[in-house]
Amino acid sequence: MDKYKPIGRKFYLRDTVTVSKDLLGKLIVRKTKYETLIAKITESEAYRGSDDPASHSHRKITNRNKVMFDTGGRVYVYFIYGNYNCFNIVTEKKGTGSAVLIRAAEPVEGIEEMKSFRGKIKNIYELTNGPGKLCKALNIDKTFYGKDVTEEGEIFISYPQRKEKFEIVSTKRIGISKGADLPFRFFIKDNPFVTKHKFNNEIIIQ
DNA sequence: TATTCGATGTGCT
DNA sequence: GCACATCGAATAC
Repeated sequence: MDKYKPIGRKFYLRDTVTVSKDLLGKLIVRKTKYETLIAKITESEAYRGSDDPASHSHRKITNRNKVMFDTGGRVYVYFIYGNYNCFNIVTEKKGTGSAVLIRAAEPVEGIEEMKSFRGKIKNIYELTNGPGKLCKALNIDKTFYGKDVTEEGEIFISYPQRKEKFEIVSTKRIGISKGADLPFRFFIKDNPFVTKHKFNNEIIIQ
């Protein structure tokens, strides 16, 4: 399995919004006990540091958010609404407190195993189109907290085998109350594997 | 220590 | 479209 190699640290040390957009189209490589699951990132959100009221790092360092203040490239997993885990990748240099939430992806390889982790679904689009759904399908939980996606371990991010052209749409972030007007949600235009939320101010930025 | 509420998903109407 | 389950982290409601 040398098809996929982790993207290096420098990619994650850049501006959070830039990394959030650049992660679209990249592959999540998740090596389980049995096989390698591959999913293409289709939707992400940027959460900046102390200047972003919606970010978990907005106030101060806590036991939950501390990895956000570490070096870009590490994994931040948090538990939400009593049921779901959300998968984030820390960005920028140590001490910044920023991360990108991976909100949705397109299943590429290992779809049957993803289905077995996910449970009953109506159609393939529901497999990974949401942060909680994605974590369930890829079997990502709290034990992934602090792992490093620049290392070839149980989870890393790879360039796709073929470069693909697409447009990116930008909207407000989902499910937050503070900092709600910032256009920090990004998804691949016309890709069906995204969360469906309607906005009348969607902006195509590329 | 008690209380509040969330970077969600599901099921029912 | 809307109600609500569910529980741990954050805050002091």
